[in-house]
Amino acid sequence: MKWDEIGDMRCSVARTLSVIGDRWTLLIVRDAFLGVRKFEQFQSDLGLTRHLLTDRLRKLVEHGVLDRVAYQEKPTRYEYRLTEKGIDLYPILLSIVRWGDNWMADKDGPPMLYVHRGCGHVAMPTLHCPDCGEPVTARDMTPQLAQNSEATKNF
Amino acid sequence: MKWDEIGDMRCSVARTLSVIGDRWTLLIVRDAFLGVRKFEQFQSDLGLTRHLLTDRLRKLVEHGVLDRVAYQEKPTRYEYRLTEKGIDLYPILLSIVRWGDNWMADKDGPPMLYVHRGCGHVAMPTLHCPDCGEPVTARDMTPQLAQNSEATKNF
DNA sequence: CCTCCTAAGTTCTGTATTAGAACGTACCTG
DNA sequence: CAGGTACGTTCTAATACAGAACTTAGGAGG
Repeated sequence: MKWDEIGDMRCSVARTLSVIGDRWTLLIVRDAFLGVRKFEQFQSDLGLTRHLLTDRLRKLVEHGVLDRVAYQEKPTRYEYRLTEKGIDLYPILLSIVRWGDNWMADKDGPPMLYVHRGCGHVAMPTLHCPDCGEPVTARDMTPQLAQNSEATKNF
Repeated sequence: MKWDEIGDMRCSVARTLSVIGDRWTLLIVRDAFLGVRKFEQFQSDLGLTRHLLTDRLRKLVEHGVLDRVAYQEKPTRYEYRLTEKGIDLYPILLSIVRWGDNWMADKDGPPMLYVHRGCGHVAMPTLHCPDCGEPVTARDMTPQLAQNSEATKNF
């Protein structure tokens, strides 16, 4: 199976990965959340090739994760901003940060802390059941086929 | 910058992506959560080349995400099981599912539902602040440099 | 004891993707 | 008009991937 076919699988993991599942895309999105908007900023911060950055930004715009908006005329220059669809990637990014903090940190500990503006605490958000509010792990959840699914290769 | 150097960045996103950030790895992990353990099962389910599967499984074992355990002798055959480190990838996977369900679903809706065994509800877990219990989005969180960080390229 | 079968890889060949560096374009500043 | 800035595009060589065939070590049936 080729990579550009995985988005056709009936699986929300595969479909999401068809948008953000390559080497650089999530790092570009991370930078976008940190306020990076311009081509040169992405390029110098991430150190990926300009060709690849052009391609990845184009695909993110095509998928509706970023908006390409002109911020000046003569010459027309564009910057890239997260859309609502892009902003909704935050839980993925934060889950990735949490795992990296837990399992990949060096002796200096995590590089960034996160403050919940609502209550003022420094805390890393975790998954909770929206109904009962309890925190959940893999062992608390049972996947089950939706009505319209017949195969077992979904997620 | 080459791909195999991104794990050296002082950034939990980059470090996590150095483990799970390629095309196939998260799909392998997804299958592992659904109970797939054997080489042939992964291969026929995902349709990736055997060479690549060999390589990805080896890397996941090296990173401590999967365990390679013999399940029979003569001939010795191995299967792959999630470790605790691997099981802790669940929030990432579920956040990816949630985004895919929200933004990439077709007319039939999401392929899988998730039951919280604690309360019995069908519900997709979301990020909450562990201190106050409130659900959080990107707009509720402020990132801030940890004490030991000096650059602004972390996350 | 020969053939087919299973499971878990390994090898081979051609194609696709990526890295690194140079180049292009449209404008602005001194 | 030389140099600088922002946003790309083009080029070549190296690396990774897809698809298919082959290997190894045994088991089952005839």
